[in-house]
Amino acid sequence: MVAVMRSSHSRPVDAPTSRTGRPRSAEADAAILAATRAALVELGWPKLTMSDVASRAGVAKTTLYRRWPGKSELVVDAVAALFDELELPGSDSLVTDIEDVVLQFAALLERPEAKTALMAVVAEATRDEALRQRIRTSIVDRQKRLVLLGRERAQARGELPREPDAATAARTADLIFDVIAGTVVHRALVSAEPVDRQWARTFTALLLGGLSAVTSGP
Amino acid sequence: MVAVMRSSHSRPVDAPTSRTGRPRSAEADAAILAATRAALVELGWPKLTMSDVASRAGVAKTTLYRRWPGKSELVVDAVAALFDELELPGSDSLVTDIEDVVLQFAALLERPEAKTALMAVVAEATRDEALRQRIRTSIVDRQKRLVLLGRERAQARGELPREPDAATAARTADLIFDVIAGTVVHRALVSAEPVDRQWARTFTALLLGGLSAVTSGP
Amino acid sequence: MVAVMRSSHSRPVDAPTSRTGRPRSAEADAAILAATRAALVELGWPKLTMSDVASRAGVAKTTLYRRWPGKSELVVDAVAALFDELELPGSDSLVTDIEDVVLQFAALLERPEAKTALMAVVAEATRDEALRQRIRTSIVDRQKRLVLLGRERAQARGELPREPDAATAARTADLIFDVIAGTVVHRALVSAEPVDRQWARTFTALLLGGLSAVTSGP
Amino acid sequence: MVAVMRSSHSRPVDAPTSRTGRPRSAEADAAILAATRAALVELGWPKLTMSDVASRAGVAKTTLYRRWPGKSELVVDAVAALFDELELPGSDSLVTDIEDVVLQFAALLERPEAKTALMAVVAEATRDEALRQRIRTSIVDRQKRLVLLGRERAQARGELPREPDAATAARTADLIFDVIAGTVVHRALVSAEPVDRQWARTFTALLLGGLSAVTSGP
DNA sequence: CGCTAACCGAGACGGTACGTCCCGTCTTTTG
DNA sequence: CAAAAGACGGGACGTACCGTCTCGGTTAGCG
Repeated sequence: MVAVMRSSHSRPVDAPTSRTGRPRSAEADAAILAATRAALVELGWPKLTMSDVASRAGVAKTTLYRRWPGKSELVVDAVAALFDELELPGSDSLVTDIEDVVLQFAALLERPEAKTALMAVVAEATRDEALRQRIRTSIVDRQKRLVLLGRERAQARGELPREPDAATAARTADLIFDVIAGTVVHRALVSAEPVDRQWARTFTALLLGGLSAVTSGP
Repeated sequence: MVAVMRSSHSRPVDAPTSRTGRPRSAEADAAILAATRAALVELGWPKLTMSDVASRAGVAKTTLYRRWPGKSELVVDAVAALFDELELPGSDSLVTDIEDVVLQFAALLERPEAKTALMAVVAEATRDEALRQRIRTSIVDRQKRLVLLGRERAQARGELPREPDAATAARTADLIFDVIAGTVVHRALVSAEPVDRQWARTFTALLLGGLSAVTSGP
Repeated sequence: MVAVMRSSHSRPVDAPTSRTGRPRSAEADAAILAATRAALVELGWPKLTMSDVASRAGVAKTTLYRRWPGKSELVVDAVAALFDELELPGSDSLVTDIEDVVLQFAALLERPEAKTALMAVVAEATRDEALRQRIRTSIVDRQKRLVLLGRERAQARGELPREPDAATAARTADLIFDVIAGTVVHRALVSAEPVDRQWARTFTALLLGGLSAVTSGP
Repeated sequence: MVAVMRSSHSRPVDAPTSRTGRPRSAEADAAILAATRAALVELGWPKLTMSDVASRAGVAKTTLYRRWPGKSELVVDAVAALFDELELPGSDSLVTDIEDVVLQFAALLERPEAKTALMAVVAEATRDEALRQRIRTSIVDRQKRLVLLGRERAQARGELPREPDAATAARTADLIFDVIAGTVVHRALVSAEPVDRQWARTFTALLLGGLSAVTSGP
């Protein structure tokens, strides 16, 4: 939430690295992340190697390790951008908003680089708190905006009641996020069943029905 | 749906192995699976090696490869047993049944061998249909029994209406399973927030509220 | 010279093994040796495996190990027969006899099963006295007959003088054998130059010239 | 005869390795060859393993494979140095020169690292032209200098006639080399009889007697 | 405008695990 | 009771990546 201690391995624009010496190439960063995504598509997470990424990016392996501690962190950064493509369609109904986001998310999970990378880094993160933190910061928390924005609009339209207090509001948003993200991932990657409009409609009905039961009172 | 052709790498009771030659040791199987679970606890998925499992089990590496194609399949079989420990408490209310199962599942996901292994094999499976199938057969589908049994009892108690037809019944059960499993996993492993009785209560309320909205409505 | 102590691993028709139980198949022996030679031709010594020989011979691996201690001994027996094909042509001149034997020997060393096996077992034998003994018994000493017979005939024709005593006769025969066998092997397998009639002629001249120098002088 | 194209697996002073990147450690080379010889003494060829050599040399297995294609080539290089210890004594008689070299060579063949390695690589080479070439380049051809030098000196002393032409000279030198090397190896390693001064004297007499017969007459 | 510090590519390094192959032994059923 | 079949413990193989370490050489900014 505040001043994270930055190691030399954090990426987003470190102001205060050293003032002297040759600066790191900015192009290299972009080339590396693009190479990582390309390698993910072709090879998938388990066969992706640092050497391969380096040679695709036209960069030495040392350059990779100077900037990221390892494969996991590199991949988190490489796929984080993909998730920012998700957006609330801005329809005039909460139902449509949710259905659309669900379908967008499912479409993203169809992309091989997202599918293979997402579960892999989550798996790595089960034993690595720093990585878990990085995933939350770079990917998960950024997408909560969709929940917050959707609720805001729905409340503005009167489709949803306002929350009594901020804590409840946050708790509810987290729950909704876990339900949506968790269910869609499970449907797509574990059950391996299609997430089509029909399914999205039913799931949205369940979610909103449950939501009104929860928010209306015990 | 019926008699699948079994390769030499399938485990559960192959009837028609060869009649001649020295038979495979049944003890070895048990020792290997136990060793795998122990290694998962100590080392976690990424540092677990086939050699290590072999030596823990007092078995040659070749014996492992004779029975499982690789690390992923071995681990699926090793952790599948853990999931069979889940059971419906047999309370007199659907709400309590769900809450209990959610808490049991969350407790299972606290165990390091389950946590590290489950996500890892799902990650591997994103590129390997055979592995995905194995996970569904050995783990996922077996736990659907909890959903089916819980619903059956609730319907017997009149807490839930009967489904109009078998297809709808199956579709709804799948949905509920995806919602419960997906949400709990996401809460526990991605959001990394506690799954306590309070959260379970709220989640159950949402689920049941949504369920009545789905089954009653059009 | 005779009565070699026979272990259970000696082949040539052991009469008095056990009197009871199923007798060892005599056909198996021939099949195994033939399979060994075939495998040597196709694979060469280093890639020849006991399992492969067994399956070629339609025999279980245990049968092999019941009869030979290991690969080296099996191969010695398998190639020994090849060397018995060498024979003195029975010409009317010592020069021709030697040239012919040299060419026959070189032709044998062209055959892949002989070439690859001979040097390999000699190599193994550098650290294994029992094997060295087996090679001498089965292969080397049997071919000394050619030297002895050739000399005998030459002496009968008056081309060579009689030896003054038996010890000298034996020593000279050994020397000649070492010179012929060693030189031809070195030419063929190390220098990898052709052993043709021209070379054989020169070599024979050298040998006979040297021989007269040795036997005539002090 | 001229500039052979060198692969990355050739050892002796590659001039034009790549100019960039970390250079290969020269110490490692020496350590590896020494370790190989030590391992040969202790274990003999068949039990010598690449892993063992690596750990003796304090080097990773990959470093071995980066420099030599396999065990055979490594051993050829490791023992080649031993053969360079042979030298012409510089006596004032051809007879003595030959006898001495024969005894030196036999003494070398007594050393376990030479004995076990030499035959083994020759055996491997029967199926591998590249290896055969390597043996000739690194070992065999280098020792022909002894024959050439010995003859040169003998001719200077008038003990031997000059050859009529270069081709004949080369052919004769090759023959002599095959006879000496082949005979001594056969005596020492196959017949397993001692190469003592007595035997060396007789053999030398035979060789020189034969030589004069060959060079004088047609 | 030349120092100098940090960057860069290349690639060798010590390690470790992989999955395969073969060894020689053992435990079955079949003849 | 031998033979076939084949699983067993063991161990070496050669390969692939890991993350680190030298190299020679480049590229800023500061002095």
